[in-house]
Amino acid sequence: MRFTEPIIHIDMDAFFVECERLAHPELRGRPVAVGGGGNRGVIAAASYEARRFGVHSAMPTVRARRICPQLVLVPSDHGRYTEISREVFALIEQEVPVVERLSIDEAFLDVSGLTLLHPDSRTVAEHLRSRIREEVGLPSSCGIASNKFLAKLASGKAKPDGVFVIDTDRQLAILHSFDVRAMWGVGEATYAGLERLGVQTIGDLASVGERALQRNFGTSAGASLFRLSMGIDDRSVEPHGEAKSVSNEQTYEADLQSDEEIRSEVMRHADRLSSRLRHAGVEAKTVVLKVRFDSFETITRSVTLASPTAVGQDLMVAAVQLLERAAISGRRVRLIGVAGAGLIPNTEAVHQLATDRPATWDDLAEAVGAIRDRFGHESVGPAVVHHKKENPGVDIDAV
DNA sequence: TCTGGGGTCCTAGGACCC
DNA sequence: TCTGGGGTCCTAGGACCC
Repeated sequence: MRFTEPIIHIDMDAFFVECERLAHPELRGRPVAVGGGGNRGVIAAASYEARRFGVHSAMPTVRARRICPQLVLVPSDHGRYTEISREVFALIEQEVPVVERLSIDEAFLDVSGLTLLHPDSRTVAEHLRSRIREEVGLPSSCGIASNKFLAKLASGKAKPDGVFVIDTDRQLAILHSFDVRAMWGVGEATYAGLERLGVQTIGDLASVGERALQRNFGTSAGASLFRLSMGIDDRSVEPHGEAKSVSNEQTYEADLQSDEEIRSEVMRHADRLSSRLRHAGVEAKTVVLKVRFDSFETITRSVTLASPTAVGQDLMVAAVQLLERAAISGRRVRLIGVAGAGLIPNTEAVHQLATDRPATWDDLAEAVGAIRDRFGHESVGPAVVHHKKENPGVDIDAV
């Protein structure tokens, strides 16, 4: 037996807002938004009460306040949301073996292995939703379909606090009725192009045809748009690997102008990057400097180092050299960012595993424990991934 | 309405090597 | 002296997502 719709997309409703309501129940029922204040802040999440006024994420806070004067604005507490997210995912992973995290508050689930435990995917989704509500205290929604693309589309329809199933035998008709802007991957630029072709619904998109889409959006993107418009998506649900980059950036309340100030901000960001890299147990091979000017023009300059590092001094030297290379003297700067990319596991942590070469599960558990003690929990993942490549024989996931 | 901060993925040109 | 094609890495920018 096999579920006809084995993919679930689960998405927390107004996640940041609901996290705040856990700690502050008096916020329930009111128009609430989490986001940055000041004159350059934007909304990160809006409650459904606030959305009724037109408030939505990415909207400048100044504007949100204007269209909704009674809006309660709460500053973002990302650390807290990350903790709650861990609780939610721990619960999901107790129930479902194949989970692909998409972000702090959503995931794809492949429930095709659960046919002996549940009659259908809807039952799995309802079970998860009620556990999350009862044990964590948060509302969530689920979209269910035959593939990832359709499941994600369905969860948008399910919100808030609901389930929406796209039945496989009617999926093309349902899909073709959706607005093309609901498609994952269709943003502002693509939509502008589609509008020129007279495309409003996904049905319109399909009728444009593959050739014309490829002419307008490139061979690869065009082909992909067409396949999705036909409901075809064969991507599997893949549990994620390690992060590929870490970045720190900041938009300033007022533009920076002096070379001195800009340089010192670049160094501060490089230093913060260093601490985040070390905490994650990784080193960066590439350092990226990002500068946004008052015109909103954004440039990046990057350099690949001779050897990867997480040392603050090294990162600062590299970032300041990039700043000099960018030659931005005299321009007004609204944002500065420093990122590390090409991440590899901390060599010390890896060295420990590689030299220990644990042959049994007990040895391995001991080595992992030692790394956790020395480098913190986050170091274990990268080190284990590396070790896996070196020692394919050991079933490390069982530890 | 002037547009955050954290990410991922794609493209395209050039360097370099075989 | 001129010239091929493929593969990989690096850099810069851009689209997109939450």
